[in-house]
Amino acid sequence: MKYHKIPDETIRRMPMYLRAFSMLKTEHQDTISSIHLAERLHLKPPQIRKDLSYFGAFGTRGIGYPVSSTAKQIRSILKLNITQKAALIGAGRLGAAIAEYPGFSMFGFDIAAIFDNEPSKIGTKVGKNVVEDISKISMIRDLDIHLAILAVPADAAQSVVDMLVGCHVKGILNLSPCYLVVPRSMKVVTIDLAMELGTLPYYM
Amino acid sequence: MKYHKIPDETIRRMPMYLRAFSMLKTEHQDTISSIHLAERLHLKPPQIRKDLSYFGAFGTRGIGYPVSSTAKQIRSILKLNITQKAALIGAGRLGAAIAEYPGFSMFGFDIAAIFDNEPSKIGTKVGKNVVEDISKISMIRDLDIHLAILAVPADAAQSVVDMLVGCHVKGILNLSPCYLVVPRSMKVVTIDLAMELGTLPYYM
DNA sequence: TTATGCTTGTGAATGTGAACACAAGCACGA
DNA sequence: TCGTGCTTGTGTTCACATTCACAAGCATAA
Ligand SMILES: NC(=O)c1ccc[n+]([C@@H]2O[C@H](COP(=O)([O-])OP(=O)(O)OC[C@H]3O[C@@H](n4cnc5c(N)ncnc54)[C@H](O)[C@@H]3O)[C@@H](O)[C@H]2O)c1
Ligand SMILES: NC(=O)c1ccc[n+]([C@@H]2O[C@H](COP(=O)([O-])OP(=O)(O)OC[C@H]3O[C@@H](n4cnc5c(N)ncnc54)[C@H](O)[C@@H]3O)[C@@H](O)[C@H]2O)c1
Repeated sequence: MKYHKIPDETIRRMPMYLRAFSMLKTEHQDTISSIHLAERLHLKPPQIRKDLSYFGAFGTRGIGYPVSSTAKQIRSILKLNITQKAALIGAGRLGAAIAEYPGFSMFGFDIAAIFDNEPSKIGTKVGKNVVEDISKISMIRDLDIHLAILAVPADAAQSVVDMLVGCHVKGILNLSPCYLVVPRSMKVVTIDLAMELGTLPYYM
Repeated sequence: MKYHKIPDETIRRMPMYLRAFSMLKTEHQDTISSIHLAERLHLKPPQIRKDLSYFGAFGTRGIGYPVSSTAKQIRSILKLNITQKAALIGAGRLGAAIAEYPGFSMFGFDIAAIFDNEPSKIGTKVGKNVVEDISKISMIRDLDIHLAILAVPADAAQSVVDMLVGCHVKGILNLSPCYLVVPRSMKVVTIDLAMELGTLPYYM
């Protein structure tokens, strides 16, 4: 096959497939067809088949996809087969919720360090980590962390990002309602909850 | 003009424009061109012009868009010109962060009720609200609330949604990693933070 | 060994959204 | 009053994503 470029939208759906296959595994189902998977995920079957086919032929014709080995393949495509360490910047309300959320580990994420600039927070324990002073941010480089979750106020976000660039961070999940300037080598995903909520009244 | 259908992607960007225009207003700028707005938002100018033009001709040629009146127009398009009441279901870690977050009010949202099923939480104050027992969920209908923010565990989400349908809720912001079955009249936006984070390692 | 039924993998077609390029047109100054 | 410069609004083109439709092909059973 000669797939030149894998659509971004396909990448966005891959973690969704990974979660679905993981759940199927705990349900002791050892095979799933694109039809049944599509029902679970509210997608169309050809979408799933095409998405997976960008990375190889994982299924068996007449049967479907083998749950266990396909899960392993997706995990390895997404580089989630190895534990991915992430740093959390901002131990506020949202930051604390994230630090204490067990759901990241099912994707193989490990929140390995937390930073804040509020003296009263530094040294306290949030989740399993002790909050470090933001001035120690170069720990991120020393600990070989390449992902960051940004939960600081919007007006502090860009200055933190500039520091993260120096720490060799490659990917940022940004929860502040703002647009970050980063080098091309860095990938940013911004989620603005208020903005998402803002679309809903339009439809009613 | 004969615009038959307004793209969903345009609707998704409208709250972004609203926030930008609101900020410009506090900066006492009374006019902005699509070029400068595009720089701020990391979009291309024609995108902004086309998006806004779906709803009318708000700008002045040679000058740009009048900040104050365009903000008002967008607010009214999104139905954010009137206070939108929302109910929060699930006063856990994420729910509490949301309840205490002041950023929703700039869009005109008001979290008017909070529900949980954990006895120890019922009656306590979270943000400005007292947590109500989930069995009182019909309050939502009585208070004329049409929006809900769902921050309960994934396995409880569908059962809560079924109740919300009976309360005449029209829109849901779902933070659980699951796919909700709702009547066609209801709009759901699901945000799965772990899934978004899950895409990042792929790009590095 | 061969027929049967089902599901995959994939080129081609369709649909949707982004970007371009330029005519239209307002403001401002001469 | 008229020309100049700048930016909007939009028909059209282009790029990307989804869906279709079917040949390819494995498993199972006769
Ligand atoms: N809480 C929500 O529901 C919610 C919803 C949508 C968006 N957000 C966004 O998420 C971000 C965090 O929200 P929150 O509610 O947790 O706010 P918060 O104020 O509770 O927490 C922010 C934390 O960041 C720390 N901080 C500030 N500047 C810093 C810096 N330069 N370096 C390191 N740490 C710094 C603060 O000390 C604080 O602990 C904000 O940008 C907010 O707009 C939050
Ligand atoms: N915390 C995070 O960072 C995070 C990240 C991604 C997704 N999520 C998702 O958000 C949701 C909430 O997460 P959380 O961290 O706040 O969990 P949490 O356990 O802290 O809070 C959940 C709350 O919901 C309440 N609840 C449970 N069943 C209920 C029911 N039937 N009716 C009413 N209330 C009920 C619980 O009593 C609890 O207070 C979960 O689905 C989680 O997967 C959370």
